[in-house]
Amino acid sequence: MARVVVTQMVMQQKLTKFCHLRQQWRLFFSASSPQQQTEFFDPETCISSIKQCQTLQSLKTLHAFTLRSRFYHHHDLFLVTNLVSQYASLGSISHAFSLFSSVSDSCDIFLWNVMIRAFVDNRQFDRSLQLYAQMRELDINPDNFTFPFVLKACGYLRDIEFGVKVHKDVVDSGYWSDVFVGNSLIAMYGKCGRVDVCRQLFDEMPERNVVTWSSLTGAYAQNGCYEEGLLLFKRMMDEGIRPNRVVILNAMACVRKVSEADDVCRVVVDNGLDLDQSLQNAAMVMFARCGRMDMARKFFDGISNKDLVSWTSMIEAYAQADLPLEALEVFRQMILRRVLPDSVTFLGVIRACSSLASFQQARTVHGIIIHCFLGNQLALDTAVVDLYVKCGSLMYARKVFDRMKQKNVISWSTMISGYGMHGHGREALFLFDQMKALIKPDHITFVSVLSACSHAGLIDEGWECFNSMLRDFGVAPRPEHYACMVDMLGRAGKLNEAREFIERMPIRPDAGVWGSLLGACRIHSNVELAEMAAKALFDLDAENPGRYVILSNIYASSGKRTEADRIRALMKRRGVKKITGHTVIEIKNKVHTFVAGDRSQPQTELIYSELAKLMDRIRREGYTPDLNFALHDVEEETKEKMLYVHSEKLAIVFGLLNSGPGSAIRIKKNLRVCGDCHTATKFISKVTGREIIVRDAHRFHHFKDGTCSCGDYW
DNA sequence: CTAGGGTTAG
Repeated sequence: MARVVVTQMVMQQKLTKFCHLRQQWRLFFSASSPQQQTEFFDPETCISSIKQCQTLQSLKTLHAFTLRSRFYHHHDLFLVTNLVSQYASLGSISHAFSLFSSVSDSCDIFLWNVMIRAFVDNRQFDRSLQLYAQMRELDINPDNFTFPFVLKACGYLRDIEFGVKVHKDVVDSGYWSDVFVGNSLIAMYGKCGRVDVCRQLFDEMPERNVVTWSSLTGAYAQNGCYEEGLLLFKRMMDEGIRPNRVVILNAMACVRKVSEADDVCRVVVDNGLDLDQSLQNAAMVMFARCGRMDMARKFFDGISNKDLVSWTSMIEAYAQADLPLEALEVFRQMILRRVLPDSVTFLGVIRACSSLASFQQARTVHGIIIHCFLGNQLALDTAVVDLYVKCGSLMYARKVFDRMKQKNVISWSTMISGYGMHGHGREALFLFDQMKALIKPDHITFVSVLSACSHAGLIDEGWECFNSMLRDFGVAPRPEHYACMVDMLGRAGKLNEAREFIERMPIRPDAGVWGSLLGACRIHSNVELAEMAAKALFDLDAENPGRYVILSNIYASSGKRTEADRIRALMKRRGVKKITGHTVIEIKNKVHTFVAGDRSQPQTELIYSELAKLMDRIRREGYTPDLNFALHDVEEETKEKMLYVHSEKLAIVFGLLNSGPGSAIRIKKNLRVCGDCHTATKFISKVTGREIIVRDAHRFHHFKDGTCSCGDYW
C-alpha cells in the first residue's frame, strides 16, 4: 500500500519537473528573437541578463552572443567571471570550468575566487582545493574572499592538513584580522574536531560579530562540548549581543536538559525572534533530546506546513526514544500527506524498524526505498544492511552488502558486527581479512571484530586482533576494546586472566570493562570477583539497574540469600528501578508485547493451555526447569510455575499458535534472554520442528533442531 | 564573489 503511494508520488514529481522544463524552453525561444537579442547588448544589460538566466540553454545562447558582440573583443574579464559564476550556479560546472580555463592565464583573483566557489557550491570540494593549490603555484595571492571559500571546502572534507596550510596563508597575507576570514577559520576547525583551536582564534580575534559567537557555539555543539557551548551563549547574551536565529539554532543543539531548553526558549521570546520553521524543527528535536516527547510533539503539531525536515525529525526523535510504532505512524501520516521522503527520512524509519526487529517490516521498508530510487546511497544502504542484521537475516544483509557499489569503513564494520551478533565468528574474521586488503579499519571495526571473537569463543584470534590494533593499524585500544577482551576471557572462564588484564590496563577501566567482568562472574558463579567488579561499578555508575540485578542473582544462586536481599534493598534505597523484561513478537504486521505472566492478550486462555501442553512435551524430551533463573524467595513449586510464564515462552507459544506451520518464529527481548528460557527454547525448536530466532539485548540466538547457534556460549 | 544554521548509516 505505502509502496504504491510512494511510487505514484515519485512519478508525479518527475512529471512536474518535465512540464516545468518544457515551459522554460518555450519561454526562452519566444524571448530570444534575433532583434531582441542584439538590441540589449551593451555591457551592463549583458551582465544583468547573464545573472538573470534561469536555464543552461539560455545562458549558452547568451554566451554565444557575447562572443560575437563587439564588447567582448576587450576580453572583458568581468563579463567572463560573471558567465563562469552563472554557469556554476546553474549547475554546469563543466561549462564554468572550460570557460575559466580558456582565460586562466589571468591573474585576476576575482575570477579565481568565482571558480573556487563554483566547485564548493557544486560540492566538488577536492577540486576547489586543487584549484587553490594551483593558484598558489602560480604565485597568485588569495584575498579575503578566497579564504572563506577554501576553508569551507576544507571543513566539508574534514581536511585539517589542508586547512592548516590555508591558515598559514591567512596569517602571511595579513587577512587574519578580517572577521569573515576569522569566522571561516573557526567553522573549519570546528568541523575538523579542533575546538581548542577555535577557542584560541575566538579569543585572539580583533573583531567579532554575532556570526563569530555563533560559529564557536556551533563548533562546541558539533564536538559534543555542550556545556561550553551553552556557557558561551550565556556570555554572549551577557555582553549584550543580540542573538539571531542561527546562534539560537546552535545553542539549541547544545541543550541536553529541560531547564536549558526552557532557558533558550525564553531568549527567543524575550528577543522577539520569529519562531520560523527551522527554529520550530530545532526546538522539537531539542525537547526530544531532553526526553520530553510531549513537548517535542507539541512543537511538531504546531507547525502548520510541515516540511520534509519536520517530518523526518519527528520520526527520528520517536525512533531515538525507542518508540518505533509512533515513529512509523508519523511516517505513514507523512506519506498520506504526499510528502516525499528522502534518504534521511529512511534512516529514521530504519532505526524504528530496527528496534521492532520485524523481518517483514524490514523487507517492506527496503522495498519502498528501492521504489523511491534511493538505492545505491552509501549511508542508506549501510543502514539497510544493519537493519537486516537486527531483524535476524544475515542472508539478506549480506545480499545488500554484496550489491553495494561503494563501501566504506562503516559498511564493512556493520557487516562484520552483524556476523558477530549472530555468533558467526569465523565469517566475521574472514570478512575482516578481506576488508584489511581494501581499507583501513578504525576503532569501531575493532570493536566489531573483538566482540565477534568474544561471542564465538575465538580467544587466540581475539588476542591476535587486539595485539595488531596499535601495531599494524595505529589504532590505540579504548575502554570498549578492553571491555570486549574482558568479556571474551571471562566468558571462556578465564576469570583470573581477565582480572589481571584489567589490572594491567594502561588506561582507567570504565563501567563497560567492569560490567563485562561482572557478567562473566554471573556465568561462572564467582562471588569474590563479582564483589570486586560491583564495587568498582557502583562507584562509576550507580544508576544502572542491570548491575545490581546481576550481583544479587550471583549471590542468590550461590545460596547467599541475605547478601542477595541486601543488594535488592540497596537498589531500593538508591531509587534504582529494575527494568521489566518484555518480549515482542510481530504477527501479521501487528506487534504484540508480553511481560512475565502476561494475561492481556485476547488469546490468553489458549496461550496458557498450549503452554502447559508444550512444557509437558519438552519435559518428556528431557527438559528440566533451571530454578536458578527464578526469583529466590518463593517455594520450589512456585518457582517452576513462574519460570513457565516468562515473557519469552509466552511470546513463543503465541507465535506457534499464530503463524503458518513450519515457518520461523522471530522474537525480541529487551534484556538478555533468560537461561531457562534458552534451554526450553532449544527443546521447543526440536519438538515443533520450528526455527526460532531470538534477538536479545546483546546478540542473536538461532534455535533449530534442539540446538542454538550460540553453542550455549553466551 | 565572503562567514555561522534545522533531520543524517557502524
